[in-house]
Amino acid sequence: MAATETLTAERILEATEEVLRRYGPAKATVVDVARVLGVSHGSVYRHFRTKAALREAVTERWLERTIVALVPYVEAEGPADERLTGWLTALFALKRKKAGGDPELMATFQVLIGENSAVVDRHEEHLVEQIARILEDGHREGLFAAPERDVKATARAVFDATDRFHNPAHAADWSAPDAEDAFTAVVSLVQRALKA
Amino acid sequence: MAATETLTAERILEATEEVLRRYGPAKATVVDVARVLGVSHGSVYRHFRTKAALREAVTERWLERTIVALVPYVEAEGPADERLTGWLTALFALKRKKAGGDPELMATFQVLIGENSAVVDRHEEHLVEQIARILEDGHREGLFAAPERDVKATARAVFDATDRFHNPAHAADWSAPDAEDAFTAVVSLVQRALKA
DNA sequence: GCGATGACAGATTTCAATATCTGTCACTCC
DNA sequence: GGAGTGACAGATATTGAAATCTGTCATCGC
Repeated sequence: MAATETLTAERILEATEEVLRRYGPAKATVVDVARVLGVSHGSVYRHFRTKAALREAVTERWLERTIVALVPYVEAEGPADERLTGWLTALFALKRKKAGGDPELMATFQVLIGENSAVVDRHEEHLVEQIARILEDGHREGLFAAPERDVKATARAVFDATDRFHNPAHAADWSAPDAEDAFTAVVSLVQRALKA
Repeated sequence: MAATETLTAERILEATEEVLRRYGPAKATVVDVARVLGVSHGSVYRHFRTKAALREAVTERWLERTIVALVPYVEAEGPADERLTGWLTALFALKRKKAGGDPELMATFQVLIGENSAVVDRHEEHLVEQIARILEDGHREGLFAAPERDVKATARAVFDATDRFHNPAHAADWSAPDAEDAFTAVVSLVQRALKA
């Protein structure tokens, strides 16, 4: 179907996502992807060297979306402490919505994440950079104390301290009734630590 | 072997641990446990209603050991802030040693933990209580600021913020070269947040 | 010429038959 | 009398043969 369109990496990635969504990470095959696209599986291998590379690219695309969704919170108006809380809240809300809205898709995603730790490491770096930018502004505004070491290390500490509220490994805990309170408590702990 | 000794819950738990250690969580059976003890599997069911109950008891015992090992750090001499750092460091070191020393055993343990979230919840409660005790002392000593809500909530926030360094789900990260630095950074973040 | 194909070898997965395990209970034997 | 047994039914796991998948590449056809 739609065999008239040229076969691009982009179209293959979309089809792969659909197949992963439909069959899950264990049963999604390259043959399935090719079938969705109406081509032979050999054609898929023209764009991606291996099945692993294809899955990695999907993972990357997926994570990239989170980064993009958070940009507005990095560039928001207002004092840096509020922006930090806004950013952390947005990240938690985003992850929680995904996990709660489609638990199966989340499970699929978690498998992909487990397979591609290098991609995840780079993703975490990006998130830490977003925190660091807010922290720098806060320091400039006189809201946050000078970091003990460098801003990046502090940003990483903030990221690690809130890990329980964005790491998919903890997705199961996010539906607990006191998850919101626990999140608020950790954020206010972090805010007190940063305060000038 | 040693069939002369009476069959106690304690002996069954020890045998179960041995079987779990040797065969892993997937292949450890009640029949194996009975074989180690030199009894019929029916006898095991006299002490534990189900295989699940048996595994739960093993998990509980295992977690209890961590609590006991940490008591000296709760009751240590010295200022509360140092005691808190000591306690957190001890917990991280304990977990890291177990994870690094025998990864397979750790994987087994993680499966048990996944099966028995109620037991884990109670365990976390105990750990949070240990933190709360140190926090109370720190408040009395004038080292820690008055908690925004109750001490328990703050203790839980400290526990959550350091999650990445004691939750077995993150065991894989603990061997990274910068794990130690990341831990220190989060602990110093927490300390700044608590400071009076 | 170049993107697409499909047959192929070796690796992995599926499926159904077989074996083992879980949990029960009437029984044994001290 | 009560701890311990082992045969049993239903559930779960193992196994090996057959099917499918991955990745390659000589070939096709536009």
